[in-house]
Amino acid sequence: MFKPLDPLLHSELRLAIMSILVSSAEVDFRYLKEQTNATSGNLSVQIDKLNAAGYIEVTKTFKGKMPCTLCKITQKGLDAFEDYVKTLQDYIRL
Amino acid sequence: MFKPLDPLLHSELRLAIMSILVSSAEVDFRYLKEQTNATSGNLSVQIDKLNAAGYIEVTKTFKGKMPCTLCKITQKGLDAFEDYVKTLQDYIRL
DNA sequence: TAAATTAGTTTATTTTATAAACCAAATTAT
DNA sequence: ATAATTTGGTTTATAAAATAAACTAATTTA
Repeated sequence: MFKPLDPLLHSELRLAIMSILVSSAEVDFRYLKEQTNATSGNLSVQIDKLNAAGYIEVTKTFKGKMPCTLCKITQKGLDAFEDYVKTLQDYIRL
Repeated sequence: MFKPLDPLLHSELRLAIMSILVSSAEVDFRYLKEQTNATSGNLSVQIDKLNAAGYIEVTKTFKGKMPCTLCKITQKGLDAFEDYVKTLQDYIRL
């Protein structure tokens, strides 16, 4: 009945990050911070976890002289997100 | 964009419990344990939290000679669940 | 050139979930 | 009859997670 929910995605901030990434080609740290209202520390940690899991790809570049961390969802991340949503349906169907 | 998710509901086991309760008049501890595959300890703790929040009502009775803990969703719990689902939609809409 | 801002990372703290240990009564087996 | 097991839990301890606080390094602004 209730399949387990991917713990990597069942987290408010990581889910918000992934939600943004599924519908954007590539976004930077700053943008994610704005959109999620997360603290830099929290965002940094959660990005690392998603990256370590292979759900996103992180590229460190420079935008002018300022460092710029770019995030992009991977196919694995996309699949995981879709699975998570499907699984979640069983929990929230009224 | 991303409203906060009620932390009381954004928990795998508590969400499963609530999911069962929204579509049942009243269920007992045993049934919840079966359906969720949770350990007794975890279930007990999470039921307490939902009860403390006023999301469910817990009645301790006896079924024959054996103790029987009945759980029933409250109006407050129902509202919270619906709100949670609405909020979640913004996170998972592909 | 001193202060403040940007773009983060690292570490510490708090919170949460989960598991392990326990308890009392009931049932089953010897 | 009584010892072992099961049922239906609770309480306490541990593991994991989220979050916040502190810090770094470079940059821009006053």
